[in-house]
Amino acid sequence: MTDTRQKILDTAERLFGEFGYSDTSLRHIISEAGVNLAAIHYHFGSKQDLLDQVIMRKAGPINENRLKFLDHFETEAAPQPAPVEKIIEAFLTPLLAIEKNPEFVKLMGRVHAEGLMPEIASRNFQPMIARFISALHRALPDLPAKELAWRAHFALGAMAHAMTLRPEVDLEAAREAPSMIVRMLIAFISGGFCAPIVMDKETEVNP
Amino acid sequence: MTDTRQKILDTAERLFGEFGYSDTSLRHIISEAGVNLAAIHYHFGSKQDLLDQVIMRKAGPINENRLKFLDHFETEAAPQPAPVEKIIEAFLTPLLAIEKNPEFVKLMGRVHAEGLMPEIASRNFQPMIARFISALHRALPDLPAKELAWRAHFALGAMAHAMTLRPEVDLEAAREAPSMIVRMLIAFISGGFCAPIVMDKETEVNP
DNA sequence: GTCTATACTGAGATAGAC
DNA sequence: GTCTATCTCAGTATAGAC
Repeated sequence: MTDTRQKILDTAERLFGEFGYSDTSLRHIISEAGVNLAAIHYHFGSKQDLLDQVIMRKAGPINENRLKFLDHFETEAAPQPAPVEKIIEAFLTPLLAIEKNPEFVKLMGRVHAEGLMPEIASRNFQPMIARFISALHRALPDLPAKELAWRAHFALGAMAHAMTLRPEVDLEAAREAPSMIVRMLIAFISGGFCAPIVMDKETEVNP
Repeated sequence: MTDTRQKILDTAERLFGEFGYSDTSLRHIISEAGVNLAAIHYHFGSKQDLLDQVIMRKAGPINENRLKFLDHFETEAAPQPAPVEKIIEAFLTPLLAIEKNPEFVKLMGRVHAEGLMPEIASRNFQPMIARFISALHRALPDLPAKELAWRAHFALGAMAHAMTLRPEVDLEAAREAPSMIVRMLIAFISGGFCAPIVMDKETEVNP
């Protein structure tokens, strides 16, 4: 029976999102899911592995959508490369379309904020990330590959931080107009990618 | 005697930076500092409060330097407002001048990555942050205050993420040329702040 | 194969003697 | 101020019932 497994995954996703990873005990999860403590370790091995599987269950479809959007924008712009703003939009929209999955965005924000984005997830995301990097490389042919990599790193940080809605920045408005935040984030990150080049061209290494 | 207190602070700073907050037990700290477990709770109250004080001890001078740099750039540009790049540079350089305090940067990166930037620290940073926000407001008079606040939020995320050096982006080069990373980060964040405006002007609220 | 009951180790916190 | 002893709760491991 996979019913127990399912209940654990659903409850864990909800509680991890609500209270964060480290502030959610396994005993809390089992009490709400109505299962036994050892069942978690039987099905998932450890608390960390449970988190991995909670994330992976939802991340697959999101990453597929990201690539679909990217393909769409690239064919739309062909034979020109897709513009930077569209590439960023393709990356952000499938995750941050908050009306569809607010629970999961909250969870991902928490996971990022707690520095838990696990190696397993990181590995599974790698092919998708590589696709976006090469799209950006075509859109910004003069930007050295290394500086592009660093800017992608900065951009991920901005995105992760944006997902953890902080009270300083008008939480109420955020709830009213999530799409506004996404648009502002797209503008900010695109501006960052299009900034003047700092690094010497010579340092470049082709992918 | 404040010797015990001092030894605890020094050891905690080193171990928190090396292993992270949650992976550093109080028992590890006391064994290296040569003090008793209860001494930590006597002097600091809790593990979280210990972290707060470790951060606050070093953050004060850094924030003073930030304001000094900002003043310098503003008088230099007067009567024009200081340019965005200089404002960002004034904010980042005092912390990220890695040659001077690599231990503390590592700690701050860890703290950010673990989502622990405590409310106490956040409160103590508030006046300094407000100074920078108003400087940015003068440099970007057309940008609505709310969008400026969000962009500052995004920028902090990029900075925090940049402090957690990840292996994906050429760790070796990072160690050789930390100032290069700072310059790239300044360019990225400045580009983000100077991006086209998204939000309606009407939503603005004056500080 | 699936699940329950229970025990083990190590964490942060606290009370009270000195 | 400091130390010992102890408490509660966490994640984990295992033995054995169905």
